[in-house]
Formats: sequence, structure tokens, C-alpha cells
Amino acid sequence: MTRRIPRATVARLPAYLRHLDSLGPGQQTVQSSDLASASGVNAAKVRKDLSYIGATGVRGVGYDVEELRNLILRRLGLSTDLTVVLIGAGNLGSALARYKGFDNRGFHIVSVYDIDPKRVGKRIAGIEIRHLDRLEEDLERNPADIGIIATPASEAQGVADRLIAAGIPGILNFAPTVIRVPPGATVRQVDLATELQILAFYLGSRRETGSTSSLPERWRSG
Amino acid sequence: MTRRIPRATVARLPAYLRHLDSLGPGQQTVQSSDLASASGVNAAKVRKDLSYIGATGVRGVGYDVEELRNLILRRLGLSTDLTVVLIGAGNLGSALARYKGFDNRGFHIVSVYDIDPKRVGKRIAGIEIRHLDRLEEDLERNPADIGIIATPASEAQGVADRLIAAGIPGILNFAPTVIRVPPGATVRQVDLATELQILAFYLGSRRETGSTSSLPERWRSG
DNA sequence: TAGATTGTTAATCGATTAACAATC
DNA sequence: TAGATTGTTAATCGATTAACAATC
Repeated sequence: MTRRIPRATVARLPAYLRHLDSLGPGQQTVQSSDLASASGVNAAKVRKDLSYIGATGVRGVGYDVEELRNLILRRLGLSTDLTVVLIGAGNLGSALARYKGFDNRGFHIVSVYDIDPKRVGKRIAGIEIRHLDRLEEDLERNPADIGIIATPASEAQGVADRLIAAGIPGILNFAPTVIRVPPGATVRQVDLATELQILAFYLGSRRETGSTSSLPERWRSG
Repeated sequence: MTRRIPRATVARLPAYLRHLDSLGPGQQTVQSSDLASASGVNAAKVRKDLSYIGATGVRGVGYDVEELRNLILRRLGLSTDLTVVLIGAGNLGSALARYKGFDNRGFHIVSVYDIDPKRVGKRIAGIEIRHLDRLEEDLERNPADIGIIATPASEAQGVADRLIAAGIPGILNFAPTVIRVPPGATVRQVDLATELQILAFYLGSRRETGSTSSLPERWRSG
């Protein structure tokens, strides 16, 4: 019954969810074409994605918004809230600790760790910064679902090893380095500078081909 | 000669670059297998990627580190530094303004904008926060290459429209909403909560299949 | 020459899309 | 019934990989 869900489909489900959340309470149904234009894909792909997760719509009508929303949440494993520990209370780590988009969507940062004595003991967004030495004992008492790494690159692999040894199955890594985890654990990598570098490539090719002049009138500069 | 470089290849070039940058000055050559293990892909794929950008190695030896580094930089359009404007000096925006990884890799944030009177006039990382009303006149005087959007979702599309009308060809969007740009312009989307949601899926399937017990000994918790 | 590693082919795999029958 | 939209097939496209000849 539940076939394997392709990676590319999983990566699009949050976008569908975001669109469903943006609809007013009056909107009881949604069409594949709506979801498609709201998430920048083809309508056929939306229907295929939804069929992978076992969603069924009504021909001539569309999909029930509430039902679809619940199904996506369930399939993503978000039926219950998840707890998160954050390692690294520097510049980026502090911003992540304060970021409202996590709590809003059911990800609760329960503790923040650092090794800098100037930071340990202070609070960010109401959460006390604890010394990284406490990580294992804390996690033994209160297991968490996800670890976010916002340390310098040099520390990232070591921190990841400790998180996984302490039973954390999933890591979101913001340090600009690839980290290795054993089978069964999962990492996702977000590298901010890499995003700009990829963007630079597409600007570069645009400049070379001189495609500025092919921009529609209203978009042209000057 | 220069064939089109596949999207997936472009997305991996920054990872190769990062590995080359991590090598000591003693390392004059690098093998496809090194690059592969450092960036989590197959060695054949590395060689294919490198052949797309026109890199040539020496059979039995490998690739020249310095030459390869320069070639990747050139192909990504990073031979010269790029200028960046940042819109939104809130929590995340401020962290991005202070993020050292941008400047280090040749992306210079030249100005920061906000509409909140409590923020306008203050400084982050030495850069004065200007009122968003000034955006167009500033960009006319000093064109920029990239705009980073770190506003609330509700403002993101409007800001993107203004950036593009003012001649900015590339946007990195951190607001949790899809933004549309005309052909010729490029957007990349980074949605922090989406990353956690995708991660949650893989934890979920792990829990269901009970694969904890298949983890190698040293990784098991407890 | 012997050993090593590239460069490329060909097979495979997975994702995307057009198109249309099914059916509300 | 007529109109609309799903669900799925089949074709296409693009990315990945094993394998090995080429060659330093």
C-alpha cells in the first residue's frame, strides 16, 4: 500500500504544506494546478506526488484542504512536535535560536550549547546557553529528535559524532563542511555561501549571453 | 567547446572548491576519489563534472589543485568579487550581515535596508541600515550583483520586484514563500523550516522500520 | 615497463511531463 | 448531461554509475 516516497517528492511536500497553510478558512478544496503554481512545479507532478503519499482527490473538484494538510503532516512525521538541540550560540546560532519559523511549525529548541565562557550562562530567546560538556547528560535525561549544528567547520564533525552517539537521529548542519554519519542517521547540509556561489553561476551565464535585453519591458532597469 | 553545464554539476562545484581550499599548500595534485569522498559523491561523477567545466587531469596522477581551483572559480563567475544588498535587518538578516563566510568567499554586503524606524540608522557589522525607500536611488548610483531577502514572507515578492526592476539579476530568498522572477533573473530559495521538515521525514521512516538496532555498535545510544 | 588514475562509453536509474481516459 | 479535474500511462529527459581502454 504505502510505496516508497521518492526523495524529490519529499522535498516538495513542505512547499505544498506551506501553500495549504496560506489558504483562508473559506477554501475547502484546492486543485493540483493551484499547488503547482504556488510551488513552482507542473500540475501533473503535484498529482503524482500526492498519489505517492496516498492522497486522493475528487475528479472535477480537487483535494480537500484539511484532509490533505493532515496527510502531509502525517507523512512527514510531523503529527507530533519535535524537540531540537542547537550547538553553537555564535552569530548564526543565536539567530536560529530566535527564529520564529521553527516554533511555529512544531520544532522546539529545548537547549543551546556553546564552549565560549563568555556565552555560557547567558540566555537567548529565553533559553539558557549551557556548556557543551553537559550535552550527553542532558540528552540522557531529555532525549531530543534533531540537532542543529552552527559551530565553526572545524568542530562540526566532532559535534555530530557526539550527537549521534547520544541518540540523536537527525542533524541539520550549517557549518560549511560535509559531515559523515552512520547509516540510520540523517544529515542535511545548509551552506549559505554555497547558495551564493551557485547563484553566481547563473548570473555569470546571463552576463555572457547578454540576455538582459530579452527581459520583458517592465523588468528592464533604468 | 564549452558545453552546457548540468544543474546538478553546478550545485556540486562549490563543494569541490571547498575541498580544494582546505588542502595544505604542499598538496599540488588531487584525485577524483579525494574530491568524491570529501563531497559525498561517486568518483566517476567527479570526473564527469570536471570534464563538463573543461578541466583536464593527468592519467596516473590526478588534477593540479591550483589550476582546478582557478577553473572552478572562473566557471562559477567568481573570478571577481560580487556585491550584495541585504533587505531585512531583523533577526536572520542581522546574522547574515555579520556572517563571515560571505566576505571570505568574495561576496561583499554593501548595504542593508529595513523599514523599521527603530532599526534604520543603526549599524550592523559596520554597515549602516538604510530605509528601504532609498533602495532604488542607491542602486542607481551603485549597482549590485545580488540581493538577499530576509524580510517577512508577506513582503518578499514586492521586494524582489523592486530589486529586479532596479537591475539586480540574482536573488537569494530566505523568506518562507516562493517568489516569482521574470526570465533572465534567477532566484534561489533557502527555507530553514523546510529543511527541518524534510529531515523529519527521514527520522520518521527510521522510527517506523525500527532501524536503530541496525546501527553499528559504536553509534548506538545508551 | 608496471602501476595508477583519467576520460568516456554505455547501461541504468529516477524524475518529469504530456496526454487522456476515468469519473465526480 | 456538460464541464472540470483527477489519476495514471507511456514517452522523454537528465543524472548517475560501472567499467575499462587510454595513457601518464
